[in-house]
Amino acid sequence: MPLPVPVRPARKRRGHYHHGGLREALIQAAVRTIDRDGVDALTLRAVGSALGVSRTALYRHFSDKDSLLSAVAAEGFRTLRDALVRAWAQAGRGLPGLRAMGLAYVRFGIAYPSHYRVMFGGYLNKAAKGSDLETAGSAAFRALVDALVELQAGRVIQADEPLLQARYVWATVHGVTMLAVAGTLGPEAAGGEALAHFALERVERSLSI
Amino acid sequence: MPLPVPVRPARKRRGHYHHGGLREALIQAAVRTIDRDGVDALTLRAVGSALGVSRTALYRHFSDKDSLLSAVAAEGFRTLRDALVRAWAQAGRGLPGLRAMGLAYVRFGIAYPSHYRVMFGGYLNKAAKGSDLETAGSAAFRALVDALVELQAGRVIQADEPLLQARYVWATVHGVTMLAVAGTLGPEAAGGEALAHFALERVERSLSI
DNA sequence: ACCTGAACACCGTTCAAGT
DNA sequence: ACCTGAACACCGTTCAAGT
Repeated sequence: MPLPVPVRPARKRRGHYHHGGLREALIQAAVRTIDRDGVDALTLRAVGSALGVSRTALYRHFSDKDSLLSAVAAEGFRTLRDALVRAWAQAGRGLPGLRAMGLAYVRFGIAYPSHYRVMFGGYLNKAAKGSDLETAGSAAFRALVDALVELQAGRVIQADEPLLQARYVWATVHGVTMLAVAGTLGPEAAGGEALAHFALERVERSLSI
Repeated sequence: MPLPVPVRPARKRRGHYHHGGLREALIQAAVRTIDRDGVDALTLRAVGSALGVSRTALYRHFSDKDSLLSAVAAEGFRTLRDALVRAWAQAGRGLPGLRAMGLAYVRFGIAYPSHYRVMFGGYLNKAAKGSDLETAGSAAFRALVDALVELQAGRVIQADEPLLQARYVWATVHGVTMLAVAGTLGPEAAGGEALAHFALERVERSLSI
């Protein structure tokens, strides 16, 4: 006995010509899979079928799997940058702004641990100058540099070499985030929050005039 | 025409019964492969054939590939701990000892980037309390805690909660190491060294009384 | 006990063929 | 241009069989 067929067939996998925006859709599908199941669970077959598309359709937009992951990383750096500049502005700049920025950074990593890991998984290593990934990563970093330069100009923090100073601050929040993400700080996000506050207080003290 | 057969056949892949120490040999072979070619290049077939052993021999000693990688991570934490305590002692303890410890940490990561990445690749996340990996990781961390407690007792640094203080210092050197390993600091190890010095100076200032 | 060889399910990637 | 389906080489893992 045949099952009753709805008059309007539910959205099914038709011939499906995914015209336009497939590239962006592939990245988003990959991000979703990674954030939910981890990087190891990301297969080109899965990301394709999530969009109702063949597993080789992707090769029209990416040269290989690493290229897709690089795009995922770049996407992450853009999201991170947005979070940083928003935190900086909302906290009214100044030292509170720096503190808010640091906290926003750690929270981003805790919220999207797998995504965060891809961002620092070594793709940046091989990213060419001017590539999408390199540009996005640099832009996120520059948000921090700009804030520090402004604080230096206002005589709020020491006038160290801005690049080195920014790297130091970045390394600290990055380290806090990695320890939180790696589960070294216990099961809950609370450990990450507490450590972030402690560390950011120390960073401020170490930079203060 | 048969090839001439040497009287004493050169050491060849015989039946090869790798009795005793295969477990340790497998870990060492994996470490070598990882440090030379990266984690992605590590296949059970390669690690087996590097020892003249079948690719499934490994399952006598490890439940799966992740289990082997956990052992690799544990091995790394033991090596790291040795480097830390040696640096601390050789620098004559005190603040110079703490500085030497931090530098030894960063240098370890730069020297064995792939190995280092495995150590913080998330296996610690799932490691059971009392497991080899958890024990080795805790021991390395305790080397730092012990040093800080000694400095606190000598009134050299602030009497913060030792665990939180240690996590803060760890996060900083870990962050410096990760940025160096990820290639974010430029091509050479010099960037890592310079940042390490800058950061360790700031950490000292932030903890000083 | 420890190891092997064949087999299985799965993966990234290539490529000729379709619209 | 964009997508498909079959094919290839490779992988982790299982398992019956060998010593």
